Amino acid sequence: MNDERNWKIPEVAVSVDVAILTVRSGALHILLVWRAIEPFAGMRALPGGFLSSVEEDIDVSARRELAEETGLDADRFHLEQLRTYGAPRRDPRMRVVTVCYLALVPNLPDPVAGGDASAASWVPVAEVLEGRLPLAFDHHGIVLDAVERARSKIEYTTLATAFCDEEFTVAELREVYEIVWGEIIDPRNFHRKVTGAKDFLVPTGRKTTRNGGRPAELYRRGTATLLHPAFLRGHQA
Amino acid sequence: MNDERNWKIPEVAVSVDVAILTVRSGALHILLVWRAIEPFAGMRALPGGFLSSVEEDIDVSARRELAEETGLDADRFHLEQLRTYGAPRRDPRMRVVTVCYLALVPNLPDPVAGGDASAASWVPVAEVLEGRLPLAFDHHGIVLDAVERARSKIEYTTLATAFCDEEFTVAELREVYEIVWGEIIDPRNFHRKVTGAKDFLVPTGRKTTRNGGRPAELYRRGTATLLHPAFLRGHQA
DNA sequence: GTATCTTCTCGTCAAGATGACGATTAATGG
DNA sequence: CCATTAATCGTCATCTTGACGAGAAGATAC
Repeated sequence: MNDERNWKIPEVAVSVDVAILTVRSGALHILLVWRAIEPFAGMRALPGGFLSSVEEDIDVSARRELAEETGLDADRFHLEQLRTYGAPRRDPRMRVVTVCYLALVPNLPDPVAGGDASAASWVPVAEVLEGRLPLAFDHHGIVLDAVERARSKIEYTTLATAFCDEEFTVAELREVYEIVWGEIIDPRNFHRKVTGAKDFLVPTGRKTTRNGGRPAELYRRGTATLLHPAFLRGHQA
Repeated sequence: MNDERNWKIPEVAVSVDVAILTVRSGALHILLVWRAIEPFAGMRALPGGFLSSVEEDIDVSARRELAEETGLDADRFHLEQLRTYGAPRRDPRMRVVTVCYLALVPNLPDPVAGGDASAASWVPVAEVLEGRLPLAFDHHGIVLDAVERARSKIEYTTLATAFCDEEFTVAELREVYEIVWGEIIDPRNFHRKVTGAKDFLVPTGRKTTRNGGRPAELYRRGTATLLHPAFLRGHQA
């Protein structure tokens, strides 16, 4: 209720942060930057920044941030809005409302050099989740939300393939699920499930032995985006 | 990349809008206000407004908006963040980033008189979805998102009860599903499913005949928030 | 070359969930 | 008292799941 006489529309700073998740070295990782300046200088934080201009679209801003940090053509990567965080004192300098995004990317060639002044590196999310690595601002809570979103999203969508390369085996996809969920999955039931799901996987006809053992069929993503029926993790009781 | 010399952090207006959904008269309804002022004066829009001050928390702002519009103690109602909309020209006056929330409320006593200058009223969402009722700004798309969120959310959570009164029958809950999904559901299978789901419904021991026929057991919400297993609508193929 | 190890893939079986639908129960209105 | 209505219970075939056996097809060791 803006009934005061000389009330003016409050203007605040809007930033965009991106939680970029990947699977590498057998663990879920997140891309974090080192903060070069105050506040929280020297601490790690999510990559992000203020809108570059008052004209910039927030989705464009997020995509730009993702491209800068991965150093790659970010159009191929999955990017979705996660949530907006706007508690009054989350930034000590001024009121900042931050729109956060979640990106799921495959194991990229190398830990990329930060496009920004400060360096970026992949960090196992366990470091953050278990509180061993404090983050700037309210980024700790954001990472929690991001990981939980990723965990639940691969239950009912085909997004787990976003963590895989172009071509992958059923076992590699299963490893993604195991790592993201932190659960072991029966290889035979998993194989039956994913190969049975319509339009989830497209066989290439080629095989690979890169994981040892009997040669495995190589697949690429199908056109399906939703999994029917869903693939539920061990009950969240 | 803010490498310009005299670059300043852009500040923009932040607003909070709320899509308040309810089930009444056999249809899903949304609370809309009439805009009294330009832009879009005379058109209908989602209730909402700018942050009341540069200090106000966005969640608090949404809760306040909900309370004003429903005229009731809004603490009992389900309120969750939906998404943030920040396209550059979504408001012709200036750059406005709006954080939208979704509220699910029971059939309230009466179409409430708007707390604000303009009047509020319940409108069948079909009017909006089918394009018969144009809305201000990008609110049409927001309503689409809100309805889809509600539809999918009652699949795997117990939130359908948020549309019911304190005490309700299985048939009343089934009607909620039927109306929100726009599908008819077998009463016998539905009954088996919801009464079998652990901690979903708590029997009160009392019965009612308000829907005619054989007296139905009255239930209230249980403590469960997630439905296991989920209750899926007819395949979204 | 053969044994062994590894991993992939196919199969089986019991338990649980689902969808279709018959039948009974307990109210109400003539 | 009978027809109507809606709530509840039960049955059955089908599908999905989880647990696990077993064979297939490669690499490696000897």
